[in-house]
Amino acid sequence: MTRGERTKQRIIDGALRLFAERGVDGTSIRDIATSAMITEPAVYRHFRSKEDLVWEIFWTGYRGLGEKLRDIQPSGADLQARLAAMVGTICALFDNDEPLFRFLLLTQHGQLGKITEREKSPVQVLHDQLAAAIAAGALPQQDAELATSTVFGIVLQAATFRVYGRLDQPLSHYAAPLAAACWAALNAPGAGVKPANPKPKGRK
Amino acid sequence: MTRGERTKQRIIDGALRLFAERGVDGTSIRDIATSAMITEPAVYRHFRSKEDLVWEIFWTGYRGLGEKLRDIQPSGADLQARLAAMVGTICALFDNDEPLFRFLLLTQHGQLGKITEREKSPVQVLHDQLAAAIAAGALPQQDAELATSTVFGIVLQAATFRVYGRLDQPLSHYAAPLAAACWAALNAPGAGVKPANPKPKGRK
Amino acid sequence: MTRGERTKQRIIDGALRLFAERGVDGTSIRDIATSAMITEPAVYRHFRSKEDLVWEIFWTGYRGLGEKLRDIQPSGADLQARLAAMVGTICALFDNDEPLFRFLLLTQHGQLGKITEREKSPVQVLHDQLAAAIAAGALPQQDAELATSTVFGIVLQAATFRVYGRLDQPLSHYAAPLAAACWAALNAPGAGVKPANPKPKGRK
Amino acid sequence: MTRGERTKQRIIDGALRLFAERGVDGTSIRDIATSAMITEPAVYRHFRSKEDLVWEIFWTGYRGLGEKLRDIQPSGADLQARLAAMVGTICALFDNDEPLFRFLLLTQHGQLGKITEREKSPVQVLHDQLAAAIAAGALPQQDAELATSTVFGIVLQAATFRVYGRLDQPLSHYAAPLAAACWAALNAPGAGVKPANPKPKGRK
DNA sequence: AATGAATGAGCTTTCATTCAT
DNA sequence: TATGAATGAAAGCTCATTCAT
Repeated sequence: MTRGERTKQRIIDGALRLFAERGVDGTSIRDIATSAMITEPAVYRHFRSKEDLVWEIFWTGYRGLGEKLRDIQPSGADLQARLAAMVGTICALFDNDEPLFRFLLLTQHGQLGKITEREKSPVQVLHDQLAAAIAAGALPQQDAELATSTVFGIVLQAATFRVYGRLDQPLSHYAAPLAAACWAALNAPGAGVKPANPKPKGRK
Repeated sequence: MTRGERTKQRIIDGALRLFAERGVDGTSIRDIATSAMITEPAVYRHFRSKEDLVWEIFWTGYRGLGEKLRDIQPSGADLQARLAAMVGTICALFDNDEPLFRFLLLTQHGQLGKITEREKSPVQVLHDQLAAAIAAGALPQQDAELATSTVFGIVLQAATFRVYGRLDQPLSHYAAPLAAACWAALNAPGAGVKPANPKPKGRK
Repeated sequence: MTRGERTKQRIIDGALRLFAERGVDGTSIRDIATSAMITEPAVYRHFRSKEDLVWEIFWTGYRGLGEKLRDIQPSGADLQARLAAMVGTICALFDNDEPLFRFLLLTQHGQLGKITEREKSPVQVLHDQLAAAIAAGALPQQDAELATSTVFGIVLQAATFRVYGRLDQPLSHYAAPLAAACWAALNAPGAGVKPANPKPKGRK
Repeated sequence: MTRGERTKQRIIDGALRLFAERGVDGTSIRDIATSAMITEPAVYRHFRSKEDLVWEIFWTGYRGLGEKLRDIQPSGADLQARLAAMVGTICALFDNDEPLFRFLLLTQHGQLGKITEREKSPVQVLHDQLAAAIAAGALPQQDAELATSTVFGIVLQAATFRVYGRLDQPLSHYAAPLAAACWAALNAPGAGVKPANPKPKGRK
């Protein structure tokens, strides 16, 4: 690892911590530079602009999580087990790198709208697996988007509760009941949506 | 409604719209003043500071939602029905006032940490009802905080998907399946958490 | 004159003086603010941006000079006399407001390219008069642009020499010989250009 | 030509082009380095500072033009012919190297004030010849400085018009009429200035 | 001879806020 | 009640320049 690479890593680590604490807008380049023990202009040696910095950190981590999820039990295995593994992976990310987790998954910043390689996002990875399971009859007929939303919601909200102190254990501690809740929700009777428009949602 | 009150309402409406579009930090007092068709100092006639303005808008809406949830079937009625009504209420808020919803429930700003009258928050209202149901045996033994998190997560993530275009119907369209998913998750076998520390979570 | 107008005038005066001394790029908003005895942001109450400030000062003065030149002997009078009056007017501007003169006519900044109402520029005003005189036979056949250039060059270069100390009298002191030189140059035998391309220059 | 010399030449060429486009202040060392396909610090291998670079480029070119003018018909020959040759030389410089010409003669930067070997400057070369001619009676009595100014003004303003698109031929195309205008202006009746102060200009 | 990394100073501009009117 | 004018602080970013390699 060269000196430059080490500096860049310090910038990223510091930025993530600050983003978690104060949000992206509340964090100045000066703050980031100080946290990396360099001066402001030195940040610009490694990132073209603040926007670039935010995007690069976001996309690297977001895509990385997507890949991690995709690599879980490359299909074949039992769906419920795979789902539990995914929930466990997400919980572990929270416990191992809370700033990164908060930045990627909890904070609303404009990054989601910038994604072009949609298929690499964790959301899409989960969606594709659920859609396949629904099509294969491994899950009841339902809107795959809504199913994806439910799984993510259950896990992410637990993380949020953890951040705000409503849950006090490491998130992994709750992984099993969270996975159970997800599985139950996906298999709930009445989970199907009545399509409201001619182009039915569930079979698009 | 006096002139001053009308002006104040214009400020609030404009602020909410801008907060939803650009976030709180991304919205300047000048933006808000312009959207209310007044000058900057005039905003300070109605709010002591930007922080005050944000807090007042937040707390009014947040507490309001809490009250609305509390007023649903003042207990007694069947829990599943009450839960469905709550989900419906939240979905309706999204459909009727998306900017307010996004500001109250989706955007991470520092307001949650400022709440002192915790019992008026929607989260707490739901939590208390679920805790009571668990104590009464109407729901399986489980961590009430986790149960609360799950219900909120399921609904809020659907709203988020709606905002980002992954769901394309009004949120109310999904109210029934969302409620079904919540109910199933709350009754999932294996939803209980093994307490990790001597002071068990559920009875704190 | 309101307070705001007085402040704006102080900004303009200070800016012109500084532009003459250090050039536009060499003058910071801070310099301008200091010279007007206000703070930097106050400058932005009166001008949208530095670019705007430069353009507004430039165009006001440039167009003003154009109008002054146009108003000289609204035609009819003897051309030589009119030309002498114009030269005198330009010399007087230099003597009365050297910073403005230098900014408008000597410094190369990108403003000339921004002009849209070309007919109001001093150059165009002079050009139109000379073109008319050439067409009317009051001057020998020649390229009107070149004739305009010659007159301006003779006067502006004298101003430049004055600025650099090669001439030591007020410019008006040289007005008569400058006007004589202009007149002689316009009537020089051999002033006509042989057109180089099919579309002859002189009769366009 | 060594590698170092080639690099230096690339720096100079690139710098001149950029100075013509954006001015000296608007051109950064980084711009120059990029245009010469090297890094910023490499520029400092060849020039001590930006100021040095600007001055060296300026003075080399400026003195070079002065020498070229001096070498024209080392006196003796007919003045009108010599003047025409000078005008032709200046026009040719414009056509052959517009960036250099603009930098040396049209752009106002602070270099003129730094000249110490005044006698090598083109202006002084022309001045000395005209002063001699006036003293010898080859031209009517007049202020030699003003005469110099007039000749330069006629040529430089034509170049300026060319730059701004008011003239559309190569400058050499206009060399003959420009020389004719200069000659006429120098011989204009009434070109003499009445000295305003006890120490008359012409004999200082 | 040239580079990657860094710096101190300074840039234009925006912010939340205040005050006299 | 609202405005025009102003401010102190700080933002993102670029500059000329240096230094270890």
